[in-house]
Amino acid sequence: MSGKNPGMDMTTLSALAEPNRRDIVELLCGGPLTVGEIADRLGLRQPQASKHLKVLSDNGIVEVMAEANRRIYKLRPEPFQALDSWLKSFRHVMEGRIDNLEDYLRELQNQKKS
Amino acid sequence: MSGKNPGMDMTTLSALAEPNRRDIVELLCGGPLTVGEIADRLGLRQPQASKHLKVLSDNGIVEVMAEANRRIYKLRPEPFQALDSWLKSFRHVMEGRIDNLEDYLRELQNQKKS
DNA sequence: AACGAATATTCCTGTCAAGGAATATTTTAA
DNA sequence: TTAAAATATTCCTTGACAGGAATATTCGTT
Repeated sequence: MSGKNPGMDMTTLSALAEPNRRDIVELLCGGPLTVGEIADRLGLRQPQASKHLKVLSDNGIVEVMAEANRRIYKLRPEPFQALDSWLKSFRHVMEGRIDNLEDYLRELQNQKKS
Repeated sequence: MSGKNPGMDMTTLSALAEPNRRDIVELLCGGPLTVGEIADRLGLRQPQASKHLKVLSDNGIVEVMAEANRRIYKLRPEPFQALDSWLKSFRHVMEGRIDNLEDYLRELQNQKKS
């Protein structure tokens, strides 16, 4: 159980941790957009938009499609599926599992006596 | 649809973006642990373990319980539920939705003529 | 009260990432 | 071929953050 989620690239979290990138991702949720539109709607300068999109692209979160002058970016499903799969590891925690806290306390007591 | 996920504190992602903190979280998945054990099992120095745990605690990802000399940390379900809920916003993307790319291209064409 | 174990905190330093501004690149149109 | 639009890239500066080392704090034990 060393690599619990082989398909889950953990850098996905880092990429999504940046607020502007999260905004971009949520915006792209509504469908593919060009760099210019993304920058406009989010109040970003074009270079920063490009930079953030590059990070997202490097992480496989978005993909590009060249259309003449423009670059159309859109979301890729895989990272979100992987993230969802990773989250499932915590499902038993989320379900309010009765944790074995008392067992653990007993453990601590035993250690003390050794 | 301004605040898409009111319960979702987005700083959760930042907290989980750090590798050691992710390790801590996955370790705590197996049940509550003291600082010392966390540090031991992950090969961290105690101060760094404490610091990371503080970040996780500030973000509501873990909670502490004082037991004599030790502090027992354990996961809190809420952030994971919120994260899961946020991910659901992307479910249609994750399902490999047929995006309206052609519609968008048509839009771009129309703009060009105006 | 004093000591030791477990944990938290502080200070310092280096690294890295994000924004700003300018510029390079690519493509279309004239 | 030149100009203009759309996008990418570079350089620079600054702020945030993680680790290291030392120290403070808290609690039980004797």
